[in-house]
Amino acid sequence: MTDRPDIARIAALVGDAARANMLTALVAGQALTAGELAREGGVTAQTASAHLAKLQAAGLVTGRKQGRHAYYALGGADVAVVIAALTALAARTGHTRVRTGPLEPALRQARVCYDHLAGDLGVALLDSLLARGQLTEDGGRLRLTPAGETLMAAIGLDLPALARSRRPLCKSCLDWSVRRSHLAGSLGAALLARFLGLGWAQREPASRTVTFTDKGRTALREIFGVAADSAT
Amino acid sequence: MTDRPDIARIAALVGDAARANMLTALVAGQALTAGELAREGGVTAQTASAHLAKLQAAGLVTGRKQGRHAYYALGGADVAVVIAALTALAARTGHTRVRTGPLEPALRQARVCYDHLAGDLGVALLDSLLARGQLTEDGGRLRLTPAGETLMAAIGLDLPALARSRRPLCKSCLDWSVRRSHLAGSLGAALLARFLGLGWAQREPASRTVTFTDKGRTALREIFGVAADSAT
DNA sequence: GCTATGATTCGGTCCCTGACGAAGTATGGT
DNA sequence: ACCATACTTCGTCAGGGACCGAATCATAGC
Repeated sequence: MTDRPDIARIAALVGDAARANMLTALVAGQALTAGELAREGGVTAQTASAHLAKLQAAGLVTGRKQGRHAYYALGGADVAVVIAALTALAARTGHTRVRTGPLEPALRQARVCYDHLAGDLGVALLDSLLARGQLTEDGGRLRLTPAGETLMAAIGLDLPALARSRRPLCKSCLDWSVRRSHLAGSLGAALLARFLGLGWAQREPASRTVTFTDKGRTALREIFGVAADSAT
Repeated sequence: MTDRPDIARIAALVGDAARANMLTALVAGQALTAGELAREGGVTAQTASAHLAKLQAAGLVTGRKQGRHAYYALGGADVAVVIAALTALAARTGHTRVRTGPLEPALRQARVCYDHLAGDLGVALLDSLLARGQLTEDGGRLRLTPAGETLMAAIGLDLPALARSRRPLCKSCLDWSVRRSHLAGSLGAALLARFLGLGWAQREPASRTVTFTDKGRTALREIFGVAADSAT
């Protein structure tokens, strides 16, 4: 429906083993002849010729004829960028076995749910806020008590700014792993942002996992009364 | 020959139109349900399920089931890098009928890209950081200057904590609407989180649109020298 | 001219993969 | 307990693309 750049067409070109081998051989920058590229790709000269014609038509390689040789080179630096990015991704997914998320303990303990903290820690945090009377459940709706407001202000949250948001301040969000609620809403988002900003926690680059630092663990325990190291 | 990273296998996965559309839809960072992805890919639910199973097996996406919905998200930042590189290449080689037009103007101005700020504002922010010497481009790689470090510390970012992350601090990310770079990396993510935490901006609940408050606009103008209200 | 070598074109075969229909499974709502 | 919704699995079909054998074209050297 949308006229987006046709990345599938290009990716499909790279998605053939013979062509991919040719392209990786060309990343070095040196122009190679059709015969050499056929050897690199592990195919006969005829099929290599067909492959190179397609690559050239798509602009991935440039060809020039010199004598009875046909030299091919990469079509540009951006092609090399694509190959490099693919190589990096292949290396990561190839070496670290595919571990589907839901059972990974770190992910289960603390992760990002949209923009707030979820997982065992998120559930424990909401529990503690309720148990200490900093948050109350008011007819199925969460509300911050005066005690909770001072607590949030103490750790540097600008509550008036959050209250101005059209988004509800407190919301409970059901956790998919624990089947219990954790804190969402603008307050939940601000809390996670604050945790990250204070260096108490950091997001893992590849996943939604949130790992807490030692400083963060002690802070959670002392300020919120949440034990961050216990499993389950 | 098989000892090398198998880039062809991954590229072949991206090389299908339906899968490519799904992946580009996921680059925004928000997890989508299998049904939504089926619509994005222009295929029925069954085929989409098969596609998603393959993508998950390869580590390109991660899936989690919540209730009767199956949410899928991008498998990692490196996947987004591959898609971005392919998009840029497709744009250059002219294999595109790119229309930046029909985007919602608010979405075009500021939106979330993975976990950092994109759109016109994101591009303007990176431009300003570079122009003011707070960020330098060091051989294609972005680096924070001492002036930039004091600036970031001034608005409350914990740079040592960010530096401890395995994720690169500064990275440029190609904007798919504007076709220019904005700031990514852990610094880009921290900046967006800080903007949200300070009440300078807020995420729209349903989309990836980011709306800046009046306070945020003046702050952007005074601190970063970015005019937040001008269109282009 | 002739020949050897490299590159391309043509024709045909075969396998792989994506597509959907239909049925099965799981969850939520009433 | 019932039905609706969302997703997945199974079976099958059709299209596309990669592959090679053989022939053709182009160039360099004699």
